[in-house]
Amino acid sequence: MTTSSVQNINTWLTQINNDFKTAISVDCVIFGYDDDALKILVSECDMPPYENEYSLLGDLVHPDETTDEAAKRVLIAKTGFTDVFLDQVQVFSDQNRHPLGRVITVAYYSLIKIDNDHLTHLEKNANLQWKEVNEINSLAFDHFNIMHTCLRKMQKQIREQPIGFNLLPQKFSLLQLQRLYEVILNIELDKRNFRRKLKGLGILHDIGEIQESVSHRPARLYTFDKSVYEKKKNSGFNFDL
Amino acid sequence: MTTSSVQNINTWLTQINNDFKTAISVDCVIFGYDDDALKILVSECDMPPYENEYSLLGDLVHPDETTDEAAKRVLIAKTGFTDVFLDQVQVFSDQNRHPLGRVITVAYYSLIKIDNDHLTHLEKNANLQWKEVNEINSLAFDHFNIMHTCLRKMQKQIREQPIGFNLLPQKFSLLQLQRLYEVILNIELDKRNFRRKLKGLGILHDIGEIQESVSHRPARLYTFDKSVYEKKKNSGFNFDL
DNA sequence: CCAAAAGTGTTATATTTACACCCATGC
DNA sequence: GCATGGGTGTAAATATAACACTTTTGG
Repeated sequence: MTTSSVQNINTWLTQINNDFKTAISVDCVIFGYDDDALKILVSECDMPPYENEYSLLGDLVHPDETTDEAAKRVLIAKTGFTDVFLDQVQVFSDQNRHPLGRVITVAYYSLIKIDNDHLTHLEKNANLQWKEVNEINSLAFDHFNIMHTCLRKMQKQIREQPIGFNLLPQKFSLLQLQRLYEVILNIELDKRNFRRKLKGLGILHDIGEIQESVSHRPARLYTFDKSVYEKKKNSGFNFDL
Repeated sequence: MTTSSVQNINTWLTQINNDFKTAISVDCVIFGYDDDALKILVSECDMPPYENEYSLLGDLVHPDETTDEAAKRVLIAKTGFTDVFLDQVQVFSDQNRHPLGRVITVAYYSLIKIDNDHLTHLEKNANLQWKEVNEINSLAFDHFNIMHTCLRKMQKQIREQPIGFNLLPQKFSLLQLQRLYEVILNIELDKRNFRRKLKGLGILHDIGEIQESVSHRPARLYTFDKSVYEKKKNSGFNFDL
């Protein structure tokens, strides 16, 4: 906001009261990964004319919170998780994007682990569902567009930052990690090259455990070593897949 | 916005009218490049308590425009340029970021060529000035923070997309281009390697002209060939400096 | 013993880096 | 003739890409 568009403070305040019947919301594209598929958490929509569609999870931004805080609040309320990866993506402000009036929304994406605790929690919110991204053809409002914008940003970021681990169990095998990248980026990776590269980064910790009760040779399990990553990052190291 | 946070349509409308005395603005970090320095266009601020500071260029978002349109409008109004590179960066929504009330702002950065036509235009807006980014220690509101966020994003993008040309004259020498990257990224580049790489991309067009009235061997002049770039991009080519 | 995934090295190719000298122009 | 930037090539090091077989477990 510059002063040059404003004659004086009073004009300015009047302008706010007259012009702005605009609401601000946040919408979250919550990505999860399960069964070798990328999914998002959606809600049944009951607002006309979108009664048969699903929508993203969102809410109005409260007067006492930032948009980041609002997005975090939505995430905690819907998933029960307090420590989630959240990234602000873009504002969507088409005048007619919402049937009830002007609602400018700030889109976020987040990455969470789908596990049984979540399923239990979600059962309480009967209208929430995980949907495979690939199987979604439309969503309420402009949410399909928002989803794709967030998906593209996530696909870019997952190659530049070690955020993919947020989608996996804490302990994971190298093949699990490889499949994650293959599914999300829709590419094929060479097993040996992938392993050499990831191990070479030095941010994976071999915890000395192996898979249990799998009907094949059990894989070693790793964790993402965040503290090593932070240290390396500060010394000019770049994660780059 | 999801329906799950809303009881019914009427509640929702009430909520908007009651809760939202929030204004939405856009703020533009307008980058220019001149005299081997990166500059931004700022305005003298006359709003207390920031009377002695400079501020970014911005305005309230009008009811009939998107935030992108508002940012474009600000740019045209202030610089006179209609065809400018504009990129949405991030929302800033701290409750106390603006002294007059809650103003949520969407930050944009843009890249423009500083030339004499501009200087003329700017003289009409006597309170506008180009300031070297490196010499700015503070700005009104949270604009210093916004500037740095936009600068970081621009530094990242200029390596990934051929947008640096927006800051140069249409015809430029390879050394001009190299200096641009060196100044913006605060790095040193090897002349021979830089030339090989840029020429190898195939997006520079040698127009067969050379510099005039320079007191050294005149350099060949190039233009950025946008149509070739678009063609290559669609075939999976990535600009990457 | 079969199915299924784990795990492992080498070679060829492409990319990146480092580096030093002569050239053309204006003054 | 001198100051200033323009312009050029090669070799070494590094990173990437392609590729196939043996191992371990459960059933």
